[in-house]
Amino acid sequence: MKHRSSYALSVDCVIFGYTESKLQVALIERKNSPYKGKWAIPGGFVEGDETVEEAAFRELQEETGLSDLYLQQFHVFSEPDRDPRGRVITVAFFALIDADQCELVASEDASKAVWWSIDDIPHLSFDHDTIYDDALKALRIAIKNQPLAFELLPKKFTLTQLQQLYEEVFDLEIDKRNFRKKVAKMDFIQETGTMTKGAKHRPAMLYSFNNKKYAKYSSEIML
Amino acid sequence: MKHRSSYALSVDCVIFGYTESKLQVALIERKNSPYKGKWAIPGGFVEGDETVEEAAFRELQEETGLSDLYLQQFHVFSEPDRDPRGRVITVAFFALIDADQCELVASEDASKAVWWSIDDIPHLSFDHDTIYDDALKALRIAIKNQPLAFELLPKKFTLTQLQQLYEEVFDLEIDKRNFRKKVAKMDFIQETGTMTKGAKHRPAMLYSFNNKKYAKYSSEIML
DNA sequence: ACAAAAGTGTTTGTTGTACACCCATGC
DNA sequence: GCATGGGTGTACAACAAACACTTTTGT
Repeated sequence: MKHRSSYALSVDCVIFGYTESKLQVALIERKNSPYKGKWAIPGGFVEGDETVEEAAFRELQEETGLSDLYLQQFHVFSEPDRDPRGRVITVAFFALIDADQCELVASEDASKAVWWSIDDIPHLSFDHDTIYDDALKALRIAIKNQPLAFELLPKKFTLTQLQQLYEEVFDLEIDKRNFRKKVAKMDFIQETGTMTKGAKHRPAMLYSFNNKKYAKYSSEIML
Repeated sequence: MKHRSSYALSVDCVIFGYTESKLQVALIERKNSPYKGKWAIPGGFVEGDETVEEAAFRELQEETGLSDLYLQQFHVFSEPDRDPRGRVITVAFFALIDADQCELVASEDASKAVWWSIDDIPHLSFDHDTIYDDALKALRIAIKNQPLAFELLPKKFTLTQLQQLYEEVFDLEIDKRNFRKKVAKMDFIQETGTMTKGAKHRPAMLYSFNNKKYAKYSSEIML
């Protein structure tokens, strides 16, 4: 290949988790300079022959211990001065997980890794404020076009959990009865027959998302 | 900076143009190997300190002569074997222009550059078949969420042109009266007072898109 | 018995869909 | 006068929005 510019490539992952009826984001506290001791989005460099998706999965496994999570790239950030160490182009991803099923682990370059409520995100290192804002916009668009809400919930969930997730992501209030009427028409969201136990109120029916029925349904409406 | 993998970075632009009531894509015939004489999406390498957006604009200006066009990145393709010359990571963009206002120019590495109807795209070089498919999907999602149709039309356009554009992009048929009823409610699409001339049928009112009114309107519905 | 969340229908307004004819122009 | 696309309204169905009370459980 001819003489040609080449670049360091990184991936940054905005990890959205859902727990206690709150949408949260995984942030790390940086162990090393630059921005030592400051908050940042977890990420790392692409290495060797891996794709950007493989690099992002690798980072996510280090961070969360999980291998089964939803990951979607949404933007490339390539401002020449975005990293004080030199020219680094980053591919930003967002990931979705049920935060209750994972413990965050501070990986190599982090002294802490914690869940942070989206109402209350601190100022972040590098251009990560922008990356986070764009991630939330991308999540909102994606969740309208694909059945991604279920990636944030346990496999069995109550309708109230599902409703509160939508309210949280889109920052609005939804009428319970109207919401349930709508869900009832979606036959890819189905009763499991089991119910919640031990709450200090009436037990709730647990539902699950049926991907096969959804695939059939969505291919029908597209044609 | 430590020893670390670095990569050649390119941009590929799926340029959508609209002319004669048809959505088209600009393709080049490659002048050099690999894929010499085959069709491909125009693109080029990112150089020096430019952002990927700047690189894409540079390529588009070489290709179309235009500087005022809409450009949006939509995906990074990073399979290690996607380019037989070596490891090249590419950031894919789609661009929107009124094809009647530009003449395609075959740039450096192309022997031809032509508009090609989207009904009839040939097999493309590299992984460009995939890039093109994803571009069309990204265009459909984007055009539902932003007022991008107007980027493909002349500044003054008839409602029939606007309607046919939607029909073309989404591959469906729309009822003329219902479409016009809907447009009438959008006060950011406004009559210009001038009409088409010289057609061998009744003249049509020309409309224009008012970005200021749209901004006001869209900020209201978001809140 | 009280607190806390689960569950359930009806009415009203808004939006979408289906559908057919006359009009202005060029040739 | 004929071919071509421009322009218009109404009736019905589907969907969205507003709204309050009873049920089941734990303490």
